[in-house]
This record gives sequence, C-alpha cells and structure tokens, in this order.
Amino acid sequence: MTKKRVTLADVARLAGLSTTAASMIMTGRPDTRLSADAHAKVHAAAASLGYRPNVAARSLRTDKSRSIALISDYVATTRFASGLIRGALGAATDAKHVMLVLETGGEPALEIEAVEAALDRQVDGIIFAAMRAREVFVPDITITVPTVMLNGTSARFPLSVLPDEYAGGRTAVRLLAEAALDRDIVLLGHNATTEAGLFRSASISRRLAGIRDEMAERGLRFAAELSCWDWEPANGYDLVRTLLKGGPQRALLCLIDRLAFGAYQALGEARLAIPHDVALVSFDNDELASYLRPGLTTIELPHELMGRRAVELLLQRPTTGETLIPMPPIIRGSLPTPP
Amino acid sequence: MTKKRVTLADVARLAGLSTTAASMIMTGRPDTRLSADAHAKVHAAAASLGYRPNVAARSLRTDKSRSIALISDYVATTRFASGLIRGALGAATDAKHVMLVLETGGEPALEIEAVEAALDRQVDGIIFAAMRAREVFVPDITITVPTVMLNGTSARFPLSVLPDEYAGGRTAVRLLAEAALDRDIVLLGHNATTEAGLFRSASISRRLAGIRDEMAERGLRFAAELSCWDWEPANGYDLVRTLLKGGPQRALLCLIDRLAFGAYQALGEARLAIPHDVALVSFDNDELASYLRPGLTTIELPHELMGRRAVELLLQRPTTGETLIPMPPIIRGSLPTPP
DNA sequence: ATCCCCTGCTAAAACCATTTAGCGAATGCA
DNA sequence: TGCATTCGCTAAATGGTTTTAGCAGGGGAT
Repeated sequence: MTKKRVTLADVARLAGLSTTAASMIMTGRPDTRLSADAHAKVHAAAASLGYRPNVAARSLRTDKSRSIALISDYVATTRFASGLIRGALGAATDAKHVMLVLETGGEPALEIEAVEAALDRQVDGIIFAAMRAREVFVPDITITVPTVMLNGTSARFPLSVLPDEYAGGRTAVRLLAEAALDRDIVLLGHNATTEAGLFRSASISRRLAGIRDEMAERGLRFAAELSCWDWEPANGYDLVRTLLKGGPQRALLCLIDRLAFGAYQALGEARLAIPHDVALVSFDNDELASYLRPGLTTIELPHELMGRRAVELLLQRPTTGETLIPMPPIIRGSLPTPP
Repeated sequence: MTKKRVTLADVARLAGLSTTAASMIMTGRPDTRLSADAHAKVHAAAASLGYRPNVAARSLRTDKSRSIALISDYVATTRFASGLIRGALGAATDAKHVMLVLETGGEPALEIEAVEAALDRQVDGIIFAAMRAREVFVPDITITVPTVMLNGTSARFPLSVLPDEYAGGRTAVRLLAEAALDRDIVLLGHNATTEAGLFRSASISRRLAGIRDEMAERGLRFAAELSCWDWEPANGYDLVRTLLKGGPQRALLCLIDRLAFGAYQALGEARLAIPHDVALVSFDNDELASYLRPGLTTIELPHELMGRRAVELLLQRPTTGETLIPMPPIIRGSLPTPP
C-alpha cells in the first residue's frame, strides 16, 4: 500500500514503450531516431504520472549529479559571504543545479573532509571560496572534478574569480581627485605588511597598487598615510582623531568601509561636516555605507557577481586564468559634487 | 587504465570475504554475527584502499542520503541569514550530513521547484527558513520527509524553531527599568499593523507583548510611542529628531538595532551624550551594535543557535511544537550602570 | 541416528536510470 | 527480385550498495 515513487519503467509502461525509449526521450538525446508519436506518448505519460527522475540512480550511472559544492573557509564571519553565496546560488539554480555549502573554518582536516564529502556525492564541480581574498590552501588530495577559486587563488587550480582591485583603486583616486581637486589627500588603513603582499590578502595590495599608480599619473602625493593593523571602526576612529589636530580641509581615502565608519564618528564628534569640511571615499560598499549620513561614496566589492561568475565558469569550463570582476563606484554624498 | 573509484567489492576481495560481509561490517550493523577476525580484515582492507562508499549507490538502495536541504526565502537580504545558515551548517556537519541551500525569493513557483529538487536528491529532511520570522507558505505538494520551520511557522508543519521574543521583550524592559529608573521611557518603532499580528511578522508582535506585560507589571507607562512603517536607520533618525524637541532626560526602547543606529545619529547631531543624556536598549544584536560608540546594549536574536537547533530537531525528530530559543541580553555602554 | 539450532558466512535480488548492442521491418538501389 | 541500408525500437548489461533468504557445518538434545 505504500505510495512508491513513480519510476521511468512506470512511464514507459503507460506509454506502451520500453524504458530505453522513455529514457532517451526524457533525457532529450539529440541523435536518437524515435518517432514524434513516441515522444508525445512518453511526455504525456510522464506528465500524467508526475514523473521525476531519481537523481541517485542517475548519478550512479552517469557520475554526474547536477550539483556543485561551495567550500568556504567562513560562511558567516563577514556579511560579504552571503553575497558570494547568493550569486553562486542564483547561477546554480539558473543552470538547474543544486548547491551544497560546506564550511571548513580554515582547518586543514576539515578541508579534506569537506572535499571528500563533496566528491562522495559526485558533485559536478567545486568552488573554493575565501571570505577574505587570499592565496588558498586546497588540501592535497586528488580532485577529479572541475574547480574554481572564488575570491582567492591557488597554485593548483588556475581558474579564479577576483575583484578587479587594481582598477578599483584607480577609480577611487579618480573620484577623489575630480571631486576634491584642491584638498590634501590622506590615505587611511595602509599597512606595510599587507602592501608588500606578505600578508594573506593579495587583494589589498593590488588595490593599493592601483591607488598609487593613479596618484602618480595625476602628479598627486598623499599628505599623510595613516596605517593600522586591524580594520575595525575603532581603528578608523582613533586614526582620524589624531589626524584632526592637523590642517584645514582634507580628503580621506579609506581602504575599507569599516574604517570610514570610524572616521565618520570622529568627524562627527569634531563637528566637521561631510563633505564640506572633509571628503571621503572608501572601498567595499558594506551595508554600513548606505546607513551613514551623508551616504558613503565607495568602490563596491561585487560579491554577488563574483559568485555568479564562478559558477558559470565552473559549468561552462571554457577559459582559464583569472577572471576580474569590475568594482563599480557607488556614488553617495561623502564627496562634494564637482563644479 | 582509468583509475576507478574503490568499491566495496574491491574491499571485500582484498579481505577475502563477500561484499555482503564487507557491507555489514562497514555499516556497523549491530546484530550481525561476523567474527572479530572478519571485522579486522575488512577494516584493514578498507583503510589500505582508501575506500569511500558511493553515496549515490547507497541512496538508491536506502532512500537516505545524509543530506538535508535548507530552503529559504532570501539568503542574502539580511545579515542574519548567514547566522541561520552557519548554525544549521555546523549542526549538519557535526551529524556527518551535508547541506543543500536553496533560495526561492518567496515565489511560489520557485518554492515548488526547490522542494522537488530537494526531494529528488533524497534529502533526509527539509528546513524551511524565513529570513524575517513569519507564517510561511510551504507549497502544497506532498513532502515525504521530516520538516521543520526555522524562524517561521506553518499550519502544515508543527515543528518550528523561533526566538523567544516574548521573554526577550521582558528582558529589554527590565534592563531599561533597572538602569534608568527615573527616566521617561519612549518606545521606538512600534507599528500598529505589526502589533496586531496582521503583518507577516508574528515575532515582533510577541516581542511587543513581552514589553507591554513587563511594563505593566512594573507599573510603568511609555511617555511616548513613536511608530514608523519601515525599520531603516533613516526612520530612527527622523523619529528621534522630532522627539528631541521634547523634555530632558530620556530612555529609548528601540525595537530594532537599525532604528537605534538612526537614533544615535540624531542624538550625536544634537550633542546629547549616551548614556548620560539618553539611555538606549534595542533588539537584534546586529553587527552595527558593536560598532557604535558607546556600544549598543541589545537583546540578541540568536540566529546561529536557532539554525543549529533546527537541524538537531530534524535529525533526532523526537519532539513536536515550538522550540523557543532564549534571546540573551548583550550588555554594552548605551545604558547607565545601575547604582 | 535423528532432529534442531546455532554460528559464520554468501548468493542473489533489489534499487532506478543510462547505454550498448542489436533485432525485425521497411525502404532504397540495382 | 535480391541485397544493403535505414528506421524505430528493445533486451540486457551496467553502476555500487544494502538486504533478504539461505547454505554448510558443527554441536547439543533426544
């Protein structure tokens, strides 16, 4: 009496054909020679029975599963994580795939387990996502499926999707230079280790390279470079408080929105008006940026697009090398409108 | 020459036993009568070959897959989403399960597709997660696996995991009353539709019920109730600006951290010191709350715990009804320390 | 000696789809 | 008419595991 699942054999029986025929028709093989009548009958039977293929049986036979795995170091630590996931998920769904999410916390043992769990489920591909862009681990076990690095790079897997930090850096300087021509520009959040690429984050060093090149091309120099070792709002606050003992009109180039947030706090306390007294531009387009008053002009880290692109790359598997996703400027009120 | 996957038959062959024996030993069936010697040989063989069971084959046979699906309306819209996902993922991993994440955008057509995609993959259970707590849809198709509602409720599926909003509401009032005994208390973010439960969010109305009951028990009344129709920082800002024309020392009970954020902005502009001039307490423990100066005291929405609990419920499947997760107070600097 | 049970193990079916190899009939070509 | 080719379709093998049914041999009871 147990209601069993409808199988392909049921469909075939109702259509009066063999399961072979039904299979070929349902999977839409191009080269087959079955009659239009047979097609119609099978489709009708499938529809009337509400047939859904058993994915396990199919994977067993084909070694494919219409699913991909997103293996990340941290899923929740940064709000950006959800942008990557959302983009990847959207693209996966569009391609009629399903997405497994695995988290490793950066621990090698868990990384191995995650990869094996994914492989056990015959995923059609793996995305390794780093929540802060960096050179990534990837456990040293044989991986038999296509793989792309998301927001990170790896020597083993050349396919990667990254934000175009260099161009983004140039954009930021351009915006600042055009909007606040006459002001001294101060760099906020610089960090020698990071810039030298010694730290994990290749991204930030590219960002800085773009900034410096654009400054140089415009014949500009930073009036000051304030560095810090962490990128929390409190760091931005402290840095700007000490800065404020200095001169009159200034422009701030913040490397990260959270620092800019702290800067806003310090500026507010000092009764300095944005953008009239101090102009700011920053990076990330953190959700914070839209909450500030006035809104923070910032160069967006396009996480959703990156996630999407990673899945597309994985499934189409044509190209090789780095895919750079542009970082669009988000214009809000923290820069004066150019004359 | 193609390196094939190691199968159970390979293991059995190496151990000199039948696949039946190998299967029984590997799956650790309790009632079997195979010798200790046989156990040792099979385990040794499996280890030396690096055997990993083929999940597709196993699911085909058992209709289980050691995987669960998290179907949510929105994955990225709120920062909280990642808390739910993270918690669920952690619990799933602990139970050696893998988690599929599906997103529907709240569209019924996509919801059906998501459920079917999950069922096709023989998931062992489904979690329906709502990113804002509410009565949830759930498409009207037969669902053959255990199901729990996360941060939402459904008439069809009685198992749900929710924040204990009522108790949370009482906690907030208690903190405020104890720390700012003498001040008038203003309620911020109230909204008639919501409170009546007419809006989607059952959560907020419970939160308010807790607040009102605790106020009543303490013989307190709100000096004012400021309502708004949206919960963005700008709303909090506007509300507090108009409020500030009023009297001297005040205490603010904000229904949502984002409103409190706007309140901070308005208070800062008015040069009012927190908590000296105005005390605040709020709800959610948004990431924002820790960035503010002074930090915002708030009643946490325990998303990670909720996600975790949902998975545990799904896999153990003992209980029924609502599971309420406590909302812990996060003490920061926005309340004066009691004498 | 007969019968029964127990121990330790295995053969084979089942799960459901895909795919290879091939069959009978109809058609094309000469 | 004879032969080869194409058309439209199917039988059976395959993938890797779990599970049911049961076998051979030994021991105990009667």
